[in-house]
Amino acid sequence: MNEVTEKNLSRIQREKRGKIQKAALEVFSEYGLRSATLDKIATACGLTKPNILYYYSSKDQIYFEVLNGLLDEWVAPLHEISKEGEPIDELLGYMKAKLKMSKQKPKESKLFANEILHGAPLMQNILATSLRKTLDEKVAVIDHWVSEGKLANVSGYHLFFSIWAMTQHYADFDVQVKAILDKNEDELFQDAEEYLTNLLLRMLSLPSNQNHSTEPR
Amino acid sequence: MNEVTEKNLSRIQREKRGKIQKAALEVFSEYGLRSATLDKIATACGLTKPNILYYYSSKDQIYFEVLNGLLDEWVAPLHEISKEGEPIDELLGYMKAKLKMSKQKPKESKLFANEILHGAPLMQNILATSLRKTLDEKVAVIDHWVSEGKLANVSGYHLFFSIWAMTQHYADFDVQVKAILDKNEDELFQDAEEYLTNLLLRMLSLPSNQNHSTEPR
DNA sequence: TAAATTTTTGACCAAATGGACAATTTTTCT
DNA sequence: AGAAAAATTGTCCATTTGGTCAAAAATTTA
Repeated sequence: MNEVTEKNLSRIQREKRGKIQKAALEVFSEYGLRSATLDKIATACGLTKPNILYYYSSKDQIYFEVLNGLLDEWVAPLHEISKEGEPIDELLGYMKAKLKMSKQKPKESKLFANEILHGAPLMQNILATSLRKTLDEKVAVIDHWVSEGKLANVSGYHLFFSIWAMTQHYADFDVQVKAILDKNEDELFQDAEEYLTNLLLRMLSLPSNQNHSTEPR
Repeated sequence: MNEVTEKNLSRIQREKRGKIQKAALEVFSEYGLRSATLDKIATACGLTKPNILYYYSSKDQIYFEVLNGLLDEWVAPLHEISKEGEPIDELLGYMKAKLKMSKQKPKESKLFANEILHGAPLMQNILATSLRKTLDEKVAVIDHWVSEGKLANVSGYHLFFSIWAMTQHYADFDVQVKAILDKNEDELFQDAEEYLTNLLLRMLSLPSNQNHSTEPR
């Protein structure tokens, strides 16, 4: 019975914390840390303000938990890049994974964008250690590919910057994109993927070498 | 003497309003509209809070003025793209102008980024009319170049999105960039320009046509 | 079922903040 | 110089908001 009790309690806790985090993501991504209010989060998840503070000790802590809870998921696609794979396919796959996240998780994207835009007070440390380390490794892989003649000579760091920038643009600045293009979201992301695929192919292919495994146009 | 009087009064007004706007840009770009306080702006420009409200009727109005005051300057490089110029040079020039703005006006870049990131409540209208119209025209120019065989076949809209994204990335997400790269700003932007020049050259050049007027590597 | 524990909430508080305003100081005009 | 206009400021206020707390309600345990 102890198990069941614990389970029930845990379930309630997990349910409520989950609700709160989900609502917090909505509110924080729309307003940013400071402009978001506990009342907005409370309304969004159907709990009262003191009840939220029963589960989390402060607004800042909720923000921190949400951000941290998403971090691993956010960096995950980077780990998928395999030294053993075909270089251009690996990098195209990475771009597509990031673009997919922009389409399916725009709130998360905006949350991170806002955090970094304002100096990343909670993440600077992680950026300079964990992310940097991972990226260094992947850039080393790219350098290796370049030295092996499997990839055009590009700066790995700037390549990643540009992939991040271009894919996240469709989520973070969606208002601007949609103010300019009338397409629906499916069309938009379809076009973006085509465009970015073409861009990377041209950027990464060796001048005299077009043996990459993508469908012809 | 009336002229002189008017001039003096105007000068004071202009000086103070200038000071306020400059300070407001700093504070708003760092904190965003909501998190910025009049006290912070007051401290930043050495005036008292009521004195600021003597020149501007509200915090929102200061924000609006700053944003609007920068708009024309921000879109200006787009107008420089000339139908008569050499296509690739024109577009490389545009990229370089935008990158230069990221280097020299990161605060302005962040201000716009933050505004758009949060739904562009004050600019949506302008985006959907003025900016859209200008961009439509420039995309028409690109389409024209493409149809004339002077440029590789690319989507003009997505080309502009990617130029915006990649150049502004170095300003808006500078914290992240600097957490990953140790280079000083001059080096960083020098490398970025090289990388982006190469990217655009590969992206825009026709397969069998490399007669663009850039120095060889 | 009754005690113990957990969860929920209404009422409240203190700090922060945008803004008002009358009084004072400074500048301009005649 | 003296009046008029413009600029500046100290003081004050109302609202918002993060957070507290004790009491009540619900749930679990024995």
